[in-house]
Amino acid sequence: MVAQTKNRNRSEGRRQRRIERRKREILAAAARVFARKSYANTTTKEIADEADIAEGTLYNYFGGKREILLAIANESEALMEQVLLKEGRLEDREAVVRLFEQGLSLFEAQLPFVRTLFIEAWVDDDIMHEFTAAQLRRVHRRLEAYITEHIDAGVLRSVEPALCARLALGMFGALVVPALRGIEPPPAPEERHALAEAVVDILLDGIRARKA
Amino acid sequence: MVAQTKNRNRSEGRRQRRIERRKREILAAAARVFARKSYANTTTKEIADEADIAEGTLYNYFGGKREILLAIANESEALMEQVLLKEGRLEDREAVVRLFEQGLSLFEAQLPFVRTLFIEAWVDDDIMHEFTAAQLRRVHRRLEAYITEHIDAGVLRSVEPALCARLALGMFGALVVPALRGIEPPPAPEERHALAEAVVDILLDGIRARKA
Amino acid sequence: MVAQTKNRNRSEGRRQRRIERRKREILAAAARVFARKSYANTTTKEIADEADIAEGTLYNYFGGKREILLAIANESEALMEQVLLKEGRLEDREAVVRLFEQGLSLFEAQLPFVRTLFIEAWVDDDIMHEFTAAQLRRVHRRLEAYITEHIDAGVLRSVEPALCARLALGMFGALVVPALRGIEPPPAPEERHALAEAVVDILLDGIRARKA
Amino acid sequence: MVAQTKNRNRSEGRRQRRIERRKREILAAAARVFARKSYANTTTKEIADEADIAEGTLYNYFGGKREILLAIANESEALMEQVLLKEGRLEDREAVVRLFEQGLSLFEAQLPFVRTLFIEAWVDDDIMHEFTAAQLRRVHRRLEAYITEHIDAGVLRSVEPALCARLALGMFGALVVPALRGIEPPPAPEERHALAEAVVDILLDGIRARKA
DNA sequence: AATGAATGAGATTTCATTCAT
DNA sequence: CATGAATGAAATCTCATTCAT
Repeated sequence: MVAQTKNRNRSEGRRQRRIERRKREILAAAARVFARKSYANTTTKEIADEADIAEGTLYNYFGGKREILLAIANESEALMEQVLLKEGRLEDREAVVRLFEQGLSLFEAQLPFVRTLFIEAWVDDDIMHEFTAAQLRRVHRRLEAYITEHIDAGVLRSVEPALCARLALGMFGALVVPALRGIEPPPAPEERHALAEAVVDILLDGIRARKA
Repeated sequence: MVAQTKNRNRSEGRRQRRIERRKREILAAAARVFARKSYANTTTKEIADEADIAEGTLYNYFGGKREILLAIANESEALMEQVLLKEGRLEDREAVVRLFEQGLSLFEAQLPFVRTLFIEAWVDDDIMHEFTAAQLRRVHRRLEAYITEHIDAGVLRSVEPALCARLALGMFGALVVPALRGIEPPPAPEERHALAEAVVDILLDGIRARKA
Repeated sequence: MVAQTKNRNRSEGRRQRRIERRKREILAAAARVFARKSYANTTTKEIADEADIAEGTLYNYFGGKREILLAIANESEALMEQVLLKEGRLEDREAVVRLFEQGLSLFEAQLPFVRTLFIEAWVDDDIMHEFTAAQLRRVHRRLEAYITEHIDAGVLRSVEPALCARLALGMFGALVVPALRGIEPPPAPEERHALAEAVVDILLDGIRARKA
Repeated sequence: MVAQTKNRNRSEGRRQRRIERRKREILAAAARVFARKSYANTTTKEIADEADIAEGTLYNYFGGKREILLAIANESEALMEQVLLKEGRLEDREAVVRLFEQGLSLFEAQLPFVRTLFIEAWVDDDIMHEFTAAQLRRVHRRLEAYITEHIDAGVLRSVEPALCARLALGMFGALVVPALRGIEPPPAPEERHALAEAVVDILLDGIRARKA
């Protein structure tokens, strides 16, 4: 009996892992297609073809097309989570640079997922409010906190922190949007650090020449 | 005979104008719906209802749903055109501020058109390449020219002009995206100038405090 | 203006009537197919073919397959209503005979509708509770009232009125079920009166008090 | 060799019995689900779950969903058979009462089987003609014979035997249909005898000849 | 021109059956 | 034998477009 139970548990575990693996395969395939054609313009047939399974098989793993989209959104959220956790509170300039850099690297690594999330956020209120907006707010809040603290410390001049945080996000957006849209390759890994440095430089110091 | 021809011409002109007017009504109605629900999620019935005409009537003015979208894209392009023509080459800081300001005012005045254009640009390659990207490139080129000139003149420090132009666009985007997405009202007219000033300030001088 | 409004009203009325007529055609067609094959075994394609229209056209008139079924149920209910209204309270033996007879004639005239209703009542709880059961209860109540009154008057012997009413319904069922099921033609019009008489005879003589 | 054959036979018998037992379990499970949801609205998954086996296992015991239904019909037929055999020819009033009573008890004992058979008989011509109609005809014939004989003997007045038999079946139906439909519990065992007596009383007194 | 009913291609989803493990 | 994932045929429903009035 003990042995049987063990076997059962073991094979049950294997089964769970197989199902999880398959779900991830389908999600990745769906994200690739959604990233190319958007959710609304993608058929379940196309998802199935990309995942190299029959159309009906999708429904053994997900309740429907929309559920696949939401699973992708959850996945993306989890990925962003990691970036934010890694950096914690923004202590100094280098931390801001690292946040930028890791953001860039996340976008490259998970392009289809992130791209799907952003495309749909334009159109789908659930995605926007439950996922994208929440993520953006979290980054925004950290940037704002950083700016406020450093104004108080006299390191930064007296600007509106909320506006600055928003502009910083806009600058980051400027770097990734063309890649998200698929009209430019994402910044190469070896460029990422220099890029992040340059952006933070401009944010902090502007582009005006200094008098000697 | 001459009189008849004149009459013919006159009524012919009236007819043309009536058709033009009607087309514009339909476009405006369609843009409102597309801005709310995106092209793919909008039915021709909804467009017809918003324009207060029958579904079939749409096809007397446009070849089909897609053609309506392309006409909206053309319209948006013409609107942006005006902004760019008004400002011409960017001579000095004030010109940049005015460009920002007029951009903000265009976005507010033509929200449904611009919003439609941006939503679809994420998904529709024709829209992206023929319209949105072209517009962005034109603004980008002017900003880049401005920066290059002022670096050469020693007014700006030696930064990468293309990157800066892109970041400037990103900052502008940061201001309008929430309104485009419909989660924030667009900046109020009386705020626009101060906002443009603040952004150009930060772009030029950064946010770091200066030593006395 | 007045003339236009009148025209509008007139053509609007025509339109409404055309829509009503078409809805009824579709309902009749659907009832015929449902009566043959049951709701669950009937495809929307089959309904459309029977009504000689395209599949999509169904959806211009009804929200979906289920809505068609419910419309049939409503229709049947209205038909039964008429029978019950015509007879009112059961005063005497002849009234009971007439109720039976009119019931038989309704079943023949509206066979597909009634048959659909009865078939689905076996399986569909909404149909059962909202329509069929309600109708049956109404007939049951009248029969019960009749029996109770006549027991009190000493004309019938002291039986359980609820049981008798139920048995009366069962006897009626015995007459129509084979026709409902489609394995026998419904009783011919000229037989109906004699049949009703015979059944009421058996029922009443069975429960009538005997002379000492 | 002989021993082996014997062993073979013995284990072969065990195997056969195991298969038979399993088949019956599956049939009972299927009948329960069919009785709740009807054949067409039941999935093979639901049958398998109710029988606590995997979906594929069904196909080791039955050729398919339809074959399960037909097996249930056969089973029901066999059950009715027993009732009819037990009573044999209807000799007297008590025999009729016993037939009613045993019918009621069969319906209660085998509700899912009988209910499935009756639901499907409305819709499925095979079931109707091969099973249900055949059973009903057999009961009908016995009742008719009983009536004819007793008319000839002067015990019953001169009614149409076929009609009376049909009405008797209808009265029986009135007692069991609500339970078959699942909207009333079946008559309690201790009520069954009184119920059968009451019904036969009403039936017989109705058609019994009067003393002059 | 304007109308809106009719159309049918195509999308999503369900589920009986098969088959590799 | 038992399992349950994979399959794909078939069902329901949507909607851009056409066309008779």
